[in-house]
Amino acid sequence: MPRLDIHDYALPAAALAPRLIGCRLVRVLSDGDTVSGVIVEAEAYVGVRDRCSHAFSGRRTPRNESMYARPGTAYVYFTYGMHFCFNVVCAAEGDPQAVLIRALAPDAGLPRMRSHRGPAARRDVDLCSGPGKLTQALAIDRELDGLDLTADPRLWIEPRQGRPPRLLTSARIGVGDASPWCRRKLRWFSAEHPHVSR
DNA sequence: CGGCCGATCAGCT
DNA sequence: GCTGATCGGCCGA
Repeated sequence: MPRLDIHDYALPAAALAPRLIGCRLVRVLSDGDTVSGVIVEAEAYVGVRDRCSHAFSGRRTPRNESMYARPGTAYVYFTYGMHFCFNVVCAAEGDPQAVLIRALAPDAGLPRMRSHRGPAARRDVDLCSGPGKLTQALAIDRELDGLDLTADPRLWIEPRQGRPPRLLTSARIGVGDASPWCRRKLRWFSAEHPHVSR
């Protein structure tokens, strides 16, 4: 199965996010085992004007440096003292846009995901139904920050197979509501799989 | 250098 | 629905 390449990623975040729904995120673990899931929810962080983005107003630090890298770079950050979140960097190098992957429908390596997630994930639907849950299930942490999704053997995204899924949109989750930016509909999710927000 | 807070989650009410 | 866990990053003094 091919993987998405740099041309696929060289789109504005608000164009890429809906296209990623239905694609498959594949992770090869350090012992060679594979875990994967189909992307069912994603959010766009659309650049330096986006008040909700880590790169708002051109902010650039060691933490978010990957946002300024080539399209197809992974941006993984640590938050709330205990969780990692995985983003796909897009648009153009130097233009810090990214898509946050928020949920997956698990499709391979479910027992392994369960062992990573622990007893909290009782049902399969709970394994990857949130940005912090899916990084835990797929063992994605800061060590993978900055990797090249178009070439790295540990992590990549495969194109959608079959018809485009029916999509719904909403405001982004967890960004507060202080500015109009926070209310923009920059979250997309599969209508068949609306299982992330509580 | 101190203090605040976060692109979250789980467990309890 | 509410809240505690838990800690790195960031900003202001």
